[in-house]
Amino acid sequence: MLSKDDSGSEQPVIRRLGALRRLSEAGAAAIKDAVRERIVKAAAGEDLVCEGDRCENVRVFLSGWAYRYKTLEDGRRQIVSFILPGDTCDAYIYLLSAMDYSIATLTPVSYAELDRGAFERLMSADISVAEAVHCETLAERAIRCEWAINLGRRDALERVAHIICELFERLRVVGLVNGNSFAFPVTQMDLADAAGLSTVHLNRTLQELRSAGLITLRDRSLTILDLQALSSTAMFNPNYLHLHRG
Amino acid sequence: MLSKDDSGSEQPVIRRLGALRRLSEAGAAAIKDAVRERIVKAAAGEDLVCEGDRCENVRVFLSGWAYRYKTLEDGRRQIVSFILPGDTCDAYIYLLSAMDYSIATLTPVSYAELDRGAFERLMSADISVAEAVHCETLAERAIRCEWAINLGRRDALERVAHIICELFERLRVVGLVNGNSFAFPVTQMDLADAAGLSTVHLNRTLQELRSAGLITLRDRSLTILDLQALSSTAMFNPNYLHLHRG
DNA sequence: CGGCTGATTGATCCCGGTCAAATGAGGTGG
DNA sequence: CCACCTCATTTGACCGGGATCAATCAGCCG
Repeated sequence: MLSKDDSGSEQPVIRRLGALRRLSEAGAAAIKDAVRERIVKAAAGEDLVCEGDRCENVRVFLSGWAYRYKTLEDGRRQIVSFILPGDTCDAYIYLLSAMDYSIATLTPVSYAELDRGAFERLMSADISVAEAVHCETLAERAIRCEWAINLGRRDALERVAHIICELFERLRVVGLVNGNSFAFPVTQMDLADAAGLSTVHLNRTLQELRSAGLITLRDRSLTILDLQALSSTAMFNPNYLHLHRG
Repeated sequence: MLSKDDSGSEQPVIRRLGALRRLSEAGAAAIKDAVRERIVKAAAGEDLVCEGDRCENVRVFLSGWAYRYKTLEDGRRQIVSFILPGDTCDAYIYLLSAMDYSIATLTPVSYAELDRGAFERLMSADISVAEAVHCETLAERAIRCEWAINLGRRDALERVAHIICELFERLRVVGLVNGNSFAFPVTQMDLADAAGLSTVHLNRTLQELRSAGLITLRDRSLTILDLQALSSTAMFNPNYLHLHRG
C-alpha cells in the first residue's frame, strides 16, 4: 500500500544504516519492505510517546524531526537527543515494560511502525541488516555519551556549536543538507533545553555565533558559514557518529 | 579453568541480567559457562581501553568498579557512566571500528572477555539470554539519558544525590550493599568529573549532604542515612533502571 | 623524614540564571 | 483592513551558583 507520496520515502533509512555498515542488496530490499508496511503520520508539536507508556513498537523515522526528552517534577526539561529521518527509535524496545522518556515532534513526521513480529522478522532476514541495526544502537549510545561531556564540560558557546556540528553531519548522511545550509525547525526554547541553558542565554549564545561569522539562522534555516571554525570552537570530532563503515 | 577464587564469580551477572528479564535455567547455565572461559584481571587506576582503540571483545564485569569517560583536547574530563559488577560492556561492540570512549578502573577488577564468536554463541544459545542482554543495552542507554538531564538540569546538590541513589540501587541488585551502606571507591575528583562539577564545589556539596543528615562518607564507605530524603532531594525515580522484569 | 595524593577551606570572580519588558511575526475574527 | 492574541525572539538589569586560584591539612608510602 504505497501512495505516490511515499515512494522513495525509505531512502533515508537505507542511507543511514548503509553509512553504518554495508548493506547487502537483499538486506536493503528487506528494509524497504518492512518499512512500507505500516506508515504513521503525525503533526508538529505532538507527543508520540510519553514516559511511562507501554512499549510496543519499534519506530523507523522516514521524514521530519522529533526529539526525546525527560522532565523533572518541577517542569525543568532536558532534550536528550534529536531524531532525524532514517533513525530507528529503539530496537527491541518492546522488551521493556515502560518507556523511560518521551518523544515529541518538531515538524510533521512520518514513521514506520514495526511490532515485535515485524521487527524480529526484519532482523533475521539478513545479517547485514541486523548488524547495521546493532551499529545504530551503538552509535546512538555514543551520541548520548558525547552529549554528557557536552552538558557536563563544555561552556555555552562550545555546547551550541557542538550540537549544530552534530546535526549537520547527521543530516548530511541522509541527504538533507544543501551545501552548508539545512532546515532547522528548532525553536530557541527547544535548543536551550537541548543545551541545558536558559532561553535568554541561548539567545545570546546564538548571537555570539552569528557575530563571530560562524552561522546564519533565519526563518528556520541554518547556514554554517565557516565549518572549520565552528568545528574547532566546538571541539567537534565526528568519530563518535561512526558514519564510516566499521 | 576455574580457580578457587573464581567460584561463584559469575553471580553478579546472573543477578543483573535476571533482574532485567527472567532467565531460563539453560540460559543461566550458558551465561556461567561463557563467563568462565577467559577471565582477565586488572589493577586499580588502569585504562582498560582508550578512545580510538580497535573494538574486539565484549566485556562482562565480574568484580570491581570501573568507569567510562571522555576527555576534551584541553584535558577537561567527563565520566559518562560507572561500570559495576554484573555489567556487560557493550554488546556487539566488535561491529564498530574504533572505541568512542575510554574505560578506566577504580579498583582491581576482573571481567570475562568474549570475542565475537563467544558472544554470538552466547546470544544464540538461549532466547532469554539474548533478551536480557538487549534489555541491558536499553537500560544502559536509559541511564545515559538520565545522566543528560542530571547534567543539564539538576543543580549540584540534586546531581550528586542522584548519582548516589543510582549507584545504591544498582549495587543492591547485585548484592553489594550492606543495609544502607556500600563500598564507594570513588575519589572526589572522580565524582566531580561524573557530576560535571569542580572538585572544590563537589567537596562543598558533599558537606552539604552530610550536614543535612543524608549521608555519611568516610574511608571509601558510603552510608545513606535517610534514603527517603536523599531520593526526594535528587528527584530520583528508579523506573529508568528497568530493574523489575518487563 | 620528605614526597605524593586526596580532602578541605578561604577569597574572589564570572558565566549563565532569573526577572521583566519590549519587539516582531503570524493568525484570526470582526 | 484592522484590532487583538499568541508565540518566539530580543534586550536590559541584577543576582547567585559554581569556577578558579591558592593554601593548608591529613594519610600513606618508601
